Amino acid sequence: MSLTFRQVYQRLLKQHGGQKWWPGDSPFEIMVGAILTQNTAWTNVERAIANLKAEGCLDAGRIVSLDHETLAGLLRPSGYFNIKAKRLRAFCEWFLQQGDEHRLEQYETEAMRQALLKVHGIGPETADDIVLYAFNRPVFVIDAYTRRIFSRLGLIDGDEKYETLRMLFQSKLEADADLYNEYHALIVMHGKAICRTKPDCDHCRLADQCIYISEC
DNA sequence: ACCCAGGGTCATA
DNA sequence: TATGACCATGGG
Repeated sequence: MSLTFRQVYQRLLKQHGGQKWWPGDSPFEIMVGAILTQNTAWTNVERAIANLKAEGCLDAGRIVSLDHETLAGLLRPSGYFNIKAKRLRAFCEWFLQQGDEHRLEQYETEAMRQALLKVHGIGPETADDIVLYAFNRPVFVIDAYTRRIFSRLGLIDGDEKYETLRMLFQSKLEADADLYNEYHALIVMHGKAICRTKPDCDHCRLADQCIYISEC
């Protein structure tokens, strides 16, 4: 008998404790972080955000006013800095066009997802990071760790389309933004703790973390 | 020296 | 639709 999606959550929570995501002091900082962390270690993102803060540029209007070289320079520690400068600018231009955050708050959840997905450089995971963590809407975020962990648990194949997996998770769990928030954060924490390959290596057997989540 | 990280876009078949 | 190349810094 395999684990239910809720049982996996309970085991992750017991093993790792509450993660209290997203790291960041404001919704806008969360949105910026969501873009900068694409395929990038969070520690590098923190440096780029610190650069923006130090220049007083953690602000859509300020970011748009910077020339490409300056913005890319501030983003440099987060990697892919030329691409991310363009993506962050495109996002900020969209953000400013929406009026203030109060106006964004009025989007229905699915309409907000679709609007974000039209912004150049924002794909499904980044959009859902923003919708869930900056706007507290019940959208389940799927990432590479989700695929790795749940395929090893035998609960998914792992190569399903993004939307297929999002719908699967949301059908197995009640629509609760706090639950989705904590669950995805735990998946990332667990994903970092297990091996990328060799799920049966000695270290992992001892740690009981690669295929199995430790017993309650 | 090598592998990879809290993805997404674009070109090609 | 479905692969593959590309982007780039910093830590293990």
